[in-house]
Amino acid sequence: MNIGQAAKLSGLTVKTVRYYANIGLIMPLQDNQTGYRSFSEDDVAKLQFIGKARRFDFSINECRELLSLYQDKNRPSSEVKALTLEKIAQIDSKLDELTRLRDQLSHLANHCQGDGRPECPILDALSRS
Amino acid sequence: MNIGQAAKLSGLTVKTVRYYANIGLIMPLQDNQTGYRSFSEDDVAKLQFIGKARRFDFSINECRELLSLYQDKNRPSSEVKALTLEKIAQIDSKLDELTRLRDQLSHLANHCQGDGRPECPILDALSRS
DNA sequence: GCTTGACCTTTCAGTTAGGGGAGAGTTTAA
DNA sequence: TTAAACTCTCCCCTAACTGAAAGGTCAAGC
Repeated sequence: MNIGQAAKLSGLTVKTVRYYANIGLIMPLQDNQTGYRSFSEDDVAKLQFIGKARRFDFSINECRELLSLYQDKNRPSSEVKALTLEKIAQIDSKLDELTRLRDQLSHLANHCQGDGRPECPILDALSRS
Repeated sequence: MNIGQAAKLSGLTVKTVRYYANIGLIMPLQDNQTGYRSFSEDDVAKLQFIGKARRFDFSINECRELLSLYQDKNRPSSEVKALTLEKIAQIDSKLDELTRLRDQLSHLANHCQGDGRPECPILDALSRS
């Protein structure tokens, strides 16, 4: 099938599919005459796999690793689990950071009158050395 | 003072300060002869202000807004508060998203043996249509 | 057989917020 | 005087695409 069909079936945009093909994440056949790419059912399955992994916040390179594990029928599940636990740790770290940020901003906003007067503890905090 | 001194006093890198000057976030004097930028105490104060706002996750454009409010001695604090509340809402939204992601990945990891065998519910979940 | 429109191709540029480094000019201290 | 340290501009690089431009391909309809 052509790229439009593959994109539709995988829920990705044509642009994204082309990008994945360009960086070698998938390798559809390509007609020498027309340049048209030709996608198999298997290519579509990989695209769907990548789409889900991306929604789970895995990077393109992590997707590449997961994809090679996905294709290796003898892979040890420990490798996949390790990647996943690492990703969870990354997310936890980001959650901590954002929570601290949120609390600080919230504290500042709570102390700002938010009226027509110029006094503003938020700007004060930003300008305090 | 020169850019190195301004960078040191503001806790930013020279590259970052130069970037901020290039995009007009700050406007140090510049010697026509040598091209050297000359920073005032006020420029340094602004750099420190921007540095803090960036650490609070405000984007460069949000910093630009905050900076113009910071310089406007008649600004209503309501404007600053609105920007801050909007930023808090953005962070909350990101927190929700990451928390959902974390829970889903955690659920998958909990059900994966993580041993030498190839069976892996994580990959199964990624490849299920 | 021709045209139209949908689809496909490559390539370039832009996005965020700078980082790295080259090559050249400037300043300062020994 | 010279060497080190500092500064300048310019260009490429990052992640993961998106948009636009300019052109080739294909199927349907007349």
